[in-house]
Amino acid sequence: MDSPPRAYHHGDLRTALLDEAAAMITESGAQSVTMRSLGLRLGVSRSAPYRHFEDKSALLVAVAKAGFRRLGDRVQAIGAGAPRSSVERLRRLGEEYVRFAVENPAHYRLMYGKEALTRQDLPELREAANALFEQVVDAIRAHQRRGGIKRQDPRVQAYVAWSAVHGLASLWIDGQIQATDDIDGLIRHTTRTVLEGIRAHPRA
Amino acid sequence: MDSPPRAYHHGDLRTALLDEAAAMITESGAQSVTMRSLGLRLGVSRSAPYRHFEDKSALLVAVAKAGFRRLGDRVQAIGAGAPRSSVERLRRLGEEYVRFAVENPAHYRLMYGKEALTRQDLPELREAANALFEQVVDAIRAHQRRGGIKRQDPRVQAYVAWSAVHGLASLWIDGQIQATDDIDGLIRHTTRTVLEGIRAHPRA
DNA sequence: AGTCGGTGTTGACAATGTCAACATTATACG
DNA sequence: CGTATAATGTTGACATTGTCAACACCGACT
Repeated sequence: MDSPPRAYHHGDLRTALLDEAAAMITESGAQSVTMRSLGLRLGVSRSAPYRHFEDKSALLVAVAKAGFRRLGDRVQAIGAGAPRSSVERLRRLGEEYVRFAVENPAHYRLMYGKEALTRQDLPELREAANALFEQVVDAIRAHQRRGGIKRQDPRVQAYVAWSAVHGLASLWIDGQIQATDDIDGLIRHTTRTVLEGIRAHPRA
Repeated sequence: MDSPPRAYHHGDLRTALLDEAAAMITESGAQSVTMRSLGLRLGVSRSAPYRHFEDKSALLVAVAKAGFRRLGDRVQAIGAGAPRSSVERLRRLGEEYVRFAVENPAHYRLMYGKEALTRQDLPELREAANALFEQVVDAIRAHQRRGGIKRQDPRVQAYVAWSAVHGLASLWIDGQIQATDDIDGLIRHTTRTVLEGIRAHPRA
């Protein structure tokens, strides 16, 4: 009876739609999500989703936002975990980030690739991504306080780190990295290299 | 009479299609490219493109490949230029790479994002991307020979470098990097950081 | 009981990718 | 030079899809 519209005819179509869409994305990519097939799989008709989402893009944006929330939680759990060293926490953050992408390729693609999104809800999505980014910035700041790296603009350092992990994730998802390679090793190597680069970098 | 089908009725519809599609992509994104509008803008009918490309995806793949060729040429020009130091060449390579993406966002997105591509021509695309990657590997090898960095697997180091520039380019294109930021400075900073990281990294 | 808004359904429409049948034109070949 | 043949382009048609409008149903509140 408040923000999340509860069950009426169906039970809770809104969340069912989000779940089913996410499942379909995982199974066969964002392209496979169609209003009609969604309805079919949920036992409702094709235009039922329009009672809960303005249009298809809005639905997908909601799914993507849920993805950001999941990833954000995973990242946050690292900070909240056992008080390891700040370097270790940064490493874990990067590794966890890429691992999420590798485990949920289609979902990750939707989050950043904006594959089927054509609305101006996009600011909303960018905001969700931004919240995630701020967690990276915070981790960098903490590391700075511990004296692990140069005290330059943490935001800039965070951009570099984010670029590296996001790039690695994207390349892997798109199959650009030879399948024979050891992705876990590459993930570790990448995060370490960036951390070394940030530590040693002499100029702002 | 050989691989590139010459002008018949139209003049050279095949290349005209590629050019026009690229223009439309630049103007308003890959989504705006439609068989019908393509025909309209070129004064032919909607299904004329089918005489030159198997389907829409094949056409877009061809456009993307042309993009890889352009970017590859730009990168190669750096290697062929004045014999600067190997570090400087690597820096330039990274900077040029991101600059291309920033200047041709929609085209770059098509090349890697596979936005509207649904075929198995994708191996062909991956190959084009791979050729580009090999140029990075070569530049890293050259730098290794000059003693600039540790002599570990150049391929792994190249992946790290590629991830960083590709990630930065993607984030920028997707508007994830605050517009107030100085992108050129960020590009330079990123490439330098990665180079430092590769140099200093102690473990394989 | 009756009203009303929330929810779901069906019918319809436009846009699009694509194929088949047909038309036209360039090129090869006698 | 004239015709056959393949390359190129056109039109008609169809299925899929997103979306809207008109209608139907159902639960809550008076």
